[in-house]
Amino acid sequence: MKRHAPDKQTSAAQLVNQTSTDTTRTGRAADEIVRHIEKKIVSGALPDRSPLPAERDLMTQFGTSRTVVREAITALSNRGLIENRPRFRPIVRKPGYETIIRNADSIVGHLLSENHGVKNLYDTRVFIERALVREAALNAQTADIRRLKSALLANEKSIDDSTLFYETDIAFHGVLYEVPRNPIFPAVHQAYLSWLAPHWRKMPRSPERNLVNFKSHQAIAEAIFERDAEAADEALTRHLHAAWEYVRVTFEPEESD
Amino acid sequence: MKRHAPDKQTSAAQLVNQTSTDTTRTGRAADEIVRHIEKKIVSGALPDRSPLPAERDLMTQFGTSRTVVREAITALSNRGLIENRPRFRPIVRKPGYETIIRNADSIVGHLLSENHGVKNLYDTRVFIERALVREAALNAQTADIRRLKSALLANEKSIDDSTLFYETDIAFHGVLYEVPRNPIFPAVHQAYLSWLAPHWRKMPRSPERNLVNFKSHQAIAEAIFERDAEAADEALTRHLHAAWEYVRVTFEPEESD
DNA sequence: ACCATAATTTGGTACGACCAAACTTTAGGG
DNA sequence: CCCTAAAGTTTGGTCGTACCAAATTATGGT
Repeated sequence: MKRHAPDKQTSAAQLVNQTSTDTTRTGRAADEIVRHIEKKIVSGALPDRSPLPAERDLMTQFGTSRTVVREAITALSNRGLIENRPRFRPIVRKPGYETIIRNADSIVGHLLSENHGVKNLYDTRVFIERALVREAALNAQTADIRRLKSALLANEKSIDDSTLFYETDIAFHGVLYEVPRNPIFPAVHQAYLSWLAPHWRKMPRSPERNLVNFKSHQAIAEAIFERDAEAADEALTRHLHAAWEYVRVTFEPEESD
Repeated sequence: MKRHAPDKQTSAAQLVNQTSTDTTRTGRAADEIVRHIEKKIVSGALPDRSPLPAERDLMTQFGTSRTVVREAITALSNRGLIENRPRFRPIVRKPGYETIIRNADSIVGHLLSENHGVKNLYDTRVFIERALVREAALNAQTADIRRLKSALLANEKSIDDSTLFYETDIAFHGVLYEVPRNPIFPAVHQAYLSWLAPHWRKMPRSPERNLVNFKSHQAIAEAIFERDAEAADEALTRHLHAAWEYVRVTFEPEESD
C-alpha cells in the first residue's frame, strides 16, 4: 500500500538550463517566467478561467527549480493575473479594469484607515458623480434615460426593504457610471463600492431613511430628464453630502469639524 | 581560506513552531508573515526606506522556513510595500496613493494595448479635468490662482524649448489637480502621466505647436480667473480634444473613425 | 451507470547546500 | 592617521529533495 510516491524531480533542470537563454544567472529568474506566462495569458494561449499547469510541469518546462516557479506564481497571483485559492490549482484571470481595483485593495485598506482617508476618497466620489450627472443631463441617450427610470422605479419599490433598497440604490448610481459608455467608469464605481461599503454597511437603515434617499434619487433623475445639468449637479451634491453627514454623525459621537 | 560558511539554518524552526499560533498547518503560512510585516510597516515600526531584516532572521523570528519568508517577501514586494531590487536588501516602502498607481502599472499596460484602451483612459482624463477646471473656476482660492498664473508664465517662457515646454505643460495641468486639496487627485494626475506619456513622448513637438498649446492654457486660465466655469470647461475640452486629434493623426496614418 | 475507496497528483512547507553579489572588516600603503 | 585594496562574512537567488495533506483521478464492487 504505497501511499505517496516520493517526489522524483531530479534531472532535466540542470541539463535544460544550458539551453534556456539564462538571465545572466544573477537573480530574478522568476521574472522571466512571470513575463512568459503573462504573455500567454493576455494573448489567450492560456484561456481565462483555465487552470495553470502543475508547478512540477512548469518547472521542467522552464528548466528551473520549483522554488522559482513558485515565486513566479505568487508574483502573478499578487498581480491579479491568476487566482490562487490555498490548495487548488491556480486559475487564470485575464486582467480587466476590475483587476486593478481588486489589486489595490490591500493598500487602499491602509490608506483609508489613516487621517482623512475615507473622506478624501468619498470626496472624489462626489466629484466624479457630480460630473457624471452633468454628463447625463447633457448627453444621456434614450437608452440611458430608460435605464435610469427603471432603476428609479426599482428603488422606489424597495423602500420598505432596506436590504433591497441598498442594492437598488447602488444600481441607480451605477446607471450614472454607464452613461459615458467607458468601461473604466463602472470599474471605478465598483472600486468606490468595495472601498466605501465597509463604512456604509453598519449604518442603521430604515424605511424613513430610504424614503429620503429615494426622493433624492428622484430629484436627480428628474433634473437629468429635464436636461438641467445645474439642477442635477445640485441635487446629487446635496444627496451625497447628506449621506456623508448621516454616516459621520453616526460614527463620530463627539465633535471634530 | 574558508570562503563561505555553509548555511546553518537548523533548529529553532520546529521548536518555535509550537508557540506560533499555527495557521492550521494547511496552506498559506506566508500570509501570516505578510500581515505581520504589513502591520509593522504601516505602524511605522519598520520605518519607510529602511531595509527589511535578513531573510534568515525573519525565518527564525517567525519560526518558518526561508521558503515561506521568501514567499511573503515577494508578496509584499508585489503589493508595493517593499522595493526589491535583485540582489539587495528589500527596502520598506510606506504605501501612499502613488503606490497604487505604480502597482497597477503592469496590468494597465495590457489594458492600454488592446481595443480602445488608450482612448478610454484619455477620455476619463478629459472628463476629470473638465470637472477640475469647473471646480477651479468656482472655488479656486487666491493661492491656487497664483500658482496657476505662475505655471502659465513658466509655460509661456518655454515655448521655444520643447522639452521644457513639455514639463511646464504638465505642471500647468498639475495645478488643476491641486485645487481640490485632495491628495488623491495629484496621484491620479501622476497616473495619467505615466500611462499616457508613452503615447505622447514620440509625438513631434515644435514651437508652433507649443504656442498653440500655450494659448489654450491661457484661455483656460483666463476663464478660471473670470470665474466662468462654462468657458473654462469649453476651453479645456477644446484643448484636450485637439491634442488627442493631433496625436491620433500622427499615429494613425490611415483612416479609422 | 454510480458511488465508495484506494492510488496518484499537486500545492504547501521544510531543510540544507552552494553561488555570486553586496557588505564589512582588515591590512597595507601613502 | 586617512584612504584604498584585499580578505572575510553576510545575504539574496536558486537548486534539489523530502513529506504532508488536500485534490483529483482511478478503480472495483453493487
